[in-house]
Amino acid sequence: MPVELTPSQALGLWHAVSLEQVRVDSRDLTLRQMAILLEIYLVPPPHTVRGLAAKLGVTKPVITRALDTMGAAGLVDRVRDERDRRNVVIKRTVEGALYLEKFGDLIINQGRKL
Amino acid sequence: MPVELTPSQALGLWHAVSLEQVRVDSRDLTLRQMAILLEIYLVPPPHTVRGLAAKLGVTKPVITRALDTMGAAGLVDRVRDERDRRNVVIKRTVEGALYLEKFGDLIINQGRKL
DNA sequence: GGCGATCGTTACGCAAGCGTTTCTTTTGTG
DNA sequence: CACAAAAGAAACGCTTGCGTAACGATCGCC
Repeated sequence: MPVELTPSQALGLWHAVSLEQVRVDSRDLTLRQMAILLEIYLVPPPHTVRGLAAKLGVTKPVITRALDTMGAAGLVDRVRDERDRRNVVIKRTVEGALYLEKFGDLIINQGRKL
Repeated sequence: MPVELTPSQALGLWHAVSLEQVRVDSRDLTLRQMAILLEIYLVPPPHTVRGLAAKLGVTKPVITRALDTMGAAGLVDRVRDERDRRNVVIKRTVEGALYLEKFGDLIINQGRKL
């Protein structure tokens, strides 16, 4: 079920959502952090640092740092993989799910207003 | 003409666009910068530092800095207002318009894929 | 003409992100 | 058992953004 948008709608939607998010949330996640967060919550686990780095086309420290920041904010959690203790498995949190749920509502509402 | 999205479509669209943008563009504008850029290009001029600050709910130095950065990238331009020389009028550029046009295409294409 | 208000910028100290490189732990394999 | 490979984190120097506070230029108005 594709979503058909005109150029004006596409940018207008992004505009309205960005604007509202800036006004509402002082956290101001970077685009990279947002991409990581959405990847974790929308794609079936497990997620690893290495996997995310490959998926986004960035280096591993970028992922580590983003997880540090978002972990401190309670949006994600890290657990050592007991089957291969070199790996770290990234876990979702209730707070993170809530955050994205509200963000999704924001998108939906701004979309309706177009 | 509203855009009706399911929660899954809303977050899925944001996910796909963020991901692609991260992979394609090393510039990595912050959400604030993106909101400012879209405001300048989608809302009829004139735009001033003060006006943008009020619209986004941020302080003036935030706007000044964003304009510094995006100006250096050629995405916007600044011109002194000759009618009231205290004001600075923010101008669009060809490069900025092109940048947003490509970004809009990205949104449209990712929307179709949902 | 003086003077308070307004506009945008700059300065300051600080926090956070970056890329590269190095380190630590753990694995698998000869 | 030794040792190279792999995963993630930490260290390093640097750049960029932040909020607050101060600043210079310009205006409106009496």
